[in-house]
Amino acid sequence: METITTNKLTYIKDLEAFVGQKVTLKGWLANKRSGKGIAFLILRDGSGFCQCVVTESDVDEESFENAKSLTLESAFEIEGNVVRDEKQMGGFELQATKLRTISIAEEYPIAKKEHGVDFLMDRRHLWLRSRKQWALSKIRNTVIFSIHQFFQERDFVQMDAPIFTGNACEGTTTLFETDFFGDTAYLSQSGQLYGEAMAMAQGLIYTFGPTFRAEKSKTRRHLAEFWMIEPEMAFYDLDMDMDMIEEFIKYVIKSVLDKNKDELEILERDTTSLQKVANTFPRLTYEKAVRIIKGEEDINGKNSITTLEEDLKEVLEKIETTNKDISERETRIEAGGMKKGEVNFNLNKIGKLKAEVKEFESLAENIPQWIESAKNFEFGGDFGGSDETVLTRLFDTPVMVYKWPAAIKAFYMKEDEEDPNFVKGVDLLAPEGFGEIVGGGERETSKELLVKKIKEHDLPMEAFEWYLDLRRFGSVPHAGFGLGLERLVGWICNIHHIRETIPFPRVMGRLLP
RNA sequence: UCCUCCUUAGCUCAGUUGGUUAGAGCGGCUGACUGUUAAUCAGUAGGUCCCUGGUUCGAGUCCAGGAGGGGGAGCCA
Repeated sequence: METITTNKLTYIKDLEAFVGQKVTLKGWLANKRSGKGIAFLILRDGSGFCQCVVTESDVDEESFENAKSLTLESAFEIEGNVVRDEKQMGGFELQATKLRTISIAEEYPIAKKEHGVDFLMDRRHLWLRSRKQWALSKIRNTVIFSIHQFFQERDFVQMDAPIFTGNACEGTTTLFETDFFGDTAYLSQSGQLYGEAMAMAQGLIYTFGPTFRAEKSKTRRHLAEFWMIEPEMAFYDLDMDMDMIEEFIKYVIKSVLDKNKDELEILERDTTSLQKVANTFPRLTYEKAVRIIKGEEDINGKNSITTLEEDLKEVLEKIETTNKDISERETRIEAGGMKKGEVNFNLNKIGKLKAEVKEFESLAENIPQWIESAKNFEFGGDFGGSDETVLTRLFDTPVMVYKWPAAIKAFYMKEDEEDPNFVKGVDLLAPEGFGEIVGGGERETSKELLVKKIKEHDLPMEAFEWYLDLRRFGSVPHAGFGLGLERLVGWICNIHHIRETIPFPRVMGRLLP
């Protein structure tokens, strides 16, 4: 097959520099519309999307035949002139002069239509090509890059914790078991303890690696395999740790706002809430947070319980108006006299509205339960998903909750000087119902206290001898935290299902693709 | 492990108190159309109603059991 000879490949993202010039693009057909003597091809090349116009009178016969025969996701190369067109996403269009087919795709399973999640997850390897998934991947990349940038600018050393570990280190969660030359090894649930060892060598370190949890969780915020970033800082206390968390989150969000305007637009992300991250994050003690959740204390003039009750009323109203809208459209279709296109439009709209009603209805069912659970929250317990929502609903920035009951936190958290029932841990809760994205705190420095807590938690002492060495040899105050990459990306992109934030999610029942 | 919802065409779904030959839109294919933005318009093909058993003159619809999936609880990033 004849190809277009070219010395240099141009990418869609760079088209601005080529306005008025002839370029060659290579990519895949994302969508096609055609009329007599004209075809509109939406080309995607990985760097972006671009409409290419192939007009019969402007190209050779073979090129036009090629354009007509392209199926969805066929690969081709196209030569043409770059023109500015404000109507296009990205602002440019290619007016083709030549088109050569690279490969013709079989019938593509992902249609220009809504699909169910299971169908899409079975075809995740193809779904990644779709516009939203493409935008998500670009933003995930920005997040990863700016995380490295943030720590590298501050002279942190990236060091890696092992993935195979010999003990179920924190003893709290279910881990994946695997055979390690005859010994039982577990897949790491956290690089935390190793991070501390590395911080005692380098001062400031961070790990960036995969983490595994074997809990049989089937919720939209859990993965069995996810990526975690865990900085650890020698000579840092809890306050310095919280300062670092806040500065870090602000930095990453700003990078995305600066670099990914188009991608956020594709995702229809309202960025005003992201911009509010520039404000100071409230820092609440666990005790105060509990009072707020239970509605015993107002915050910013808002009460948790009455706010939820208002939310419920609003949701019920939305259900009513949406249902009314649906029946009005149905009546108009039944009345007849409507053009077919208009009927289709209304049928599709009705489908969407019905899905919305279902969402609202499950909310309407959940909110009363949230209210009950918030009212009856028992001091000393951990926050459930709904409690986090109830609390963060009252703020428009992420919220830090610190000074947690010792009983519900890991053994290595530093005991509070004022009250040994509490530890100097901190959680960062993202707004808009995204929940906990960071967990961290100051670490216990006293060897004696650690020994006591390891016993209390019923953990095997011999597995922690090396860890206790860190207290035997030059113990210093230190702190750190763990950030869940996928949860952060989910919040930034306003994607409520975490499985879309990682290329190939591993959740219960999903090993392929 | 528990609670809850779902399974009908390639996809998204409708299918009334159980009743003849199971429907729509999208996608596919054929054709029309010179600027489309999920293009539009006409035509056309496409079904193991998740599986097993039961009730019934008759089951996509009712009952029992099973399988698969969604959402949530617990646990957490």
